[in-house]
Amino acid sequence: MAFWLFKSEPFKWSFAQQKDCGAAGTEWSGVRNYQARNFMRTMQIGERGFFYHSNEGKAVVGVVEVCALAHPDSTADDPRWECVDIRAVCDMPRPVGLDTAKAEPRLKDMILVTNSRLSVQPVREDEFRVICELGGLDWAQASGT
DNA sequence: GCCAACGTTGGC
DNA sequence: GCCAACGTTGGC
Repeated sequence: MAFWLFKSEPFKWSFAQQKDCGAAGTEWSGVRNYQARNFMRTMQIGERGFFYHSNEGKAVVGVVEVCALAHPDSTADDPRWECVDIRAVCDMPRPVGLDTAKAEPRLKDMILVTNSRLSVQPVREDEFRVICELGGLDWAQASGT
């Protein structure tokens, strides 16, 4: 079971909007970066990820779950662009800001901290646990295990 | 609003 | 296949 992080600028697509889509979820469309696409191709149904607000907010605000495997992105002209579908699982009780993550020694290798440009990224389980701890989110609820 | 980091494109 | 030019992302 792998863990992920999905970035979005909240004024383009926020976690509140994601939650409004309910259990059906939505396409994580619009990714035009090969690295990010390749990560989405490896995602499995039921895998969990963080929802991160970039630019405004700069914080992990919730947990999402992959609910459809990678398929062609309906918003792309070019079929090489694919995406998964995700649905909201729960809020982060206390959003974990980028500044907090940067200040946490256990997160010094986290891609969020080391590469600000990658919009879909893998998160190690230990990093996922630390973020949940900082955000006051129960591990069982976050991981679904 | 600026700019650094990163990716992509296209000329050679 | 190299690299300069350009575009985009996202932190500050």
